[in-house]
Amino acid sequence: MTRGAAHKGGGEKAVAQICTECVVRDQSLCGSLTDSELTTLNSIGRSRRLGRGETLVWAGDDAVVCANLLSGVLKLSASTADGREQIVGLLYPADFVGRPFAEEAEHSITALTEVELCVFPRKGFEAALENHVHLERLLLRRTLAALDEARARMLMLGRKTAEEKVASFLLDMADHLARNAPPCRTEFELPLTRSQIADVLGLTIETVSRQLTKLKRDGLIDLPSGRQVAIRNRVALKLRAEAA
Amino acid sequence: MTRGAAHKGGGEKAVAQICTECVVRDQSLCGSLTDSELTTLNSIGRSRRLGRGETLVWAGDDAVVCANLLSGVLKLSASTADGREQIVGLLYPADFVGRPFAEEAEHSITALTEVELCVFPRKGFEAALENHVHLERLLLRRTLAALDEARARMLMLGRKTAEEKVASFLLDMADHLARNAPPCRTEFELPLTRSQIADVLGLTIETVSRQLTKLKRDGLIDLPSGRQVAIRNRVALKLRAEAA
DNA sequence: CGGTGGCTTGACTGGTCTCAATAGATGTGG
DNA sequence: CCACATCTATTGAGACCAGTCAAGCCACCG
Repeated sequence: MTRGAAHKGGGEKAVAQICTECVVRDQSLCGSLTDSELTTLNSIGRSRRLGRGETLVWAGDDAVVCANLLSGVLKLSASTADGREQIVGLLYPADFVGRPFAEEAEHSITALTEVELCVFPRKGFEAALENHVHLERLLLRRTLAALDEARARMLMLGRKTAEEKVASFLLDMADHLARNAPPCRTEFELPLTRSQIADVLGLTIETVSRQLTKLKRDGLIDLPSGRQVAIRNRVALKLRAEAA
Repeated sequence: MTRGAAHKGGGEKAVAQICTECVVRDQSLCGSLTDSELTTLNSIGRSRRLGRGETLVWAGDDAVVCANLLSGVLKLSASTADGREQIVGLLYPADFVGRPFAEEAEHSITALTEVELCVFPRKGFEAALENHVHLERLLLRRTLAALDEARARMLMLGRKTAEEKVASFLLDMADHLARNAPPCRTEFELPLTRSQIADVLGLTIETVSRQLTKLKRDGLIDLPSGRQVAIRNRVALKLRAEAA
């Protein structure tokens, strides 16, 4: 590595030619870039790690960075003035992180697990967008998809019952985690605490807990230990998730 | 008008050079296009009207069109399998309508008032996006903004009480309608029925009605007649809307 | 007129929240 | 190893907010 060597305390290091060994390169924004485009990003990107619970951006702060998520799970959250929190999005490996063209961050971005990121200064990333049509095009596709997802979540928040919310949450989570795990895993470890699940679903921690034990009592899932979940009857679980 | 003349029953007509007299040209996507870009859109755009209650696109249908909204208000809605509905977005004049790059529509698009649109075939619009970087750039900005708004609405749906929901809805509505009306109007006509307001807020029609009469009883608003609303005490109303 | 659709209001139900106690899990230090 | 603190999760009892069901009002219209 020619310009390698970590030079900031916070676990940053030059990405350099590292893209070639990037785990999520094919699925991430970078996936279909030309060499010249990749070089641009390459030169401004830095790898960074966050521990569970660490926050990359606080809502209201200057939005300084964008990033690609390499591994781990991030939450995007908003809060009311009196402290009620709502998780407005979950980000998984290969997802794009951040909000180009906004001076101020609307949401906090926090690590739910150990996380690896490929971070770009926002201004630099915006410049790359301007200069590389292809990159902009890909980001537009992703943003449109994220918008669809956000709206699907609005239907869930506004119209689903607690049981439906918890059931669909489990199915969602299984899908996302299965993507990077051995195929067809129906057993996985939740990256969220009960309280965070509650913040995703617009419920309280107690209601989440009760719905989970109910699903377990009914034999649809198993809860071997705190964070472990095993889906026993996917079809029935889908039925309880209702909705489209 | 050289190629003017309506030629489809459904209220469509050639847009032709009409852009020059477009009411929302400055605020819409078209606002900062070059002449050449405008000409491209111009040649594929057609003006179209919808009556209150008419639906432009049904969820699940092929997504055939995109459009700019010239006047009126549209709702974007999603439904559960058993018919519960959630309005996931409201569109106002100058807003962009539709979902490029998706074969199938995720949401229904329905007119809440009389509506005028400048409609483009989706494929043609996508081609214009590919050929005109500038247009793509503007759409990206708008989509990012729409995503922020969707997420703000998630906080509302998941964490606000009925009173907070109704209060913030009224403030939102006042802002949007004031934009195109005489300055500082605190009195306006709701483009939505109670039942539609309920669908926006994730409530029932009865709860919306009760919250409205409560706000009236407390002197924060007035309800001269069904759809008319007058904000009497904006500050107090903002307090009830809580949240950030 | 009676019918229809939108809106309000009341009485009641019930799902979710609140408050509180208990049980596990994890880690620290003696 | 155990005692202890801390954090997370479960469970129960009761309260309350919002939903459900039902009746009635009003404006509009054939």
